[in-house]
Amino acid sequence: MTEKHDFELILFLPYLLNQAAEETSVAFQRHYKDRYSMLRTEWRVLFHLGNYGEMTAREVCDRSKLHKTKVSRAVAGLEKRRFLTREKLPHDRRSEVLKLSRAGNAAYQDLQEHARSYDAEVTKDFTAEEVKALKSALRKLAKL
Amino acid sequence: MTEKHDFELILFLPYLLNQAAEETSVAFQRHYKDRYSMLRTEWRVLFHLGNYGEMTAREVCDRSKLHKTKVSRAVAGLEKRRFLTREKLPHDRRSEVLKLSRAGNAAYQDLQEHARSYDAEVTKDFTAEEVKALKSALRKLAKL
DNA sequence: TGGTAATAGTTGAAAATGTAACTAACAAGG
DNA sequence: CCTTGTTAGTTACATTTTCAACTATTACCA
Repeated sequence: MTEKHDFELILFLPYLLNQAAEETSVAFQRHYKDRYSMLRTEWRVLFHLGNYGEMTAREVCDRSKLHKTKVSRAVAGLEKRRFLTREKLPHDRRSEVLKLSRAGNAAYQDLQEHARSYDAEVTKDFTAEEVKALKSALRKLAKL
Repeated sequence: MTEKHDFELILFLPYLLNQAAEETSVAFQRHYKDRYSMLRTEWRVLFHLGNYGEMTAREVCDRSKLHKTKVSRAVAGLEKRRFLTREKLPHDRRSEVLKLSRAGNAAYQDLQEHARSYDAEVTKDFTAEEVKALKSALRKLAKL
């Protein structure tokens, strides 16, 4: 196994981002997967609704940058398990407002707390300034 | 749509990492997908072989942290399109060394250059120090 | 030796994703 | 009104991914 060093893979930003995302996401899966048997997309939709309040699927798409079919299926899944309800808008019956149910809110509160402490754990080896700089850079890269 | 601010989703590191990874990966897909009709996993395996030299599938798994079934299928795909060859090891006939073919090396050289310039483009709004700090933090998070 | 465990890699079925085509409702200009 | 275009959301189908079981080979050790 010879080392060539044309361009270190380990210096390629998209690669690094993917590896870091994967590494940090897998451990957190346990929280929403084991306890609520949610998928990643479902958890994301739930978090958006819990974090930003009720909104339509379209708004979830815009905010999360998830594709509408993914959102559609996640919403269907969350609805089936009674984590949210939908309600057609009277003035535009194409779209429906999504609201978390009591159970949905409970799950959100629980997961949100886990997210908070998990975030702290993941960043425990960094200084506050480093974390701030890192997140700021990521927001810029993610165009958020 | 009311704002609650329990814990801003946008401050959750795994979320930020995923968004940034997605945003920067999609644009790069064009290079390997359009020109060589490679999948993401195939491109990764190719890059590992090109970057670090020949190795077995097991080593690719270890380095890339990709699951062995993914690697197995990526290798099969790359082999079918003659980007690499395999050779059983004489002393352990379970494993085989993977080597890039001439075409595989050519593809790697081409993509590696694109990666280099794409990386520069993605980071163009950051200072050299910021990029260095960012990549260092990501390596730490990714446990690389 | 021989028997059990471990490892490299493959395969098949089920789940998830991506793409495109679809339905239903609204909008706007003639 | 009515035609054409747009938007919200769903569905169908093909492609990928995941998970578990499988084969083949090597390692360990009584």
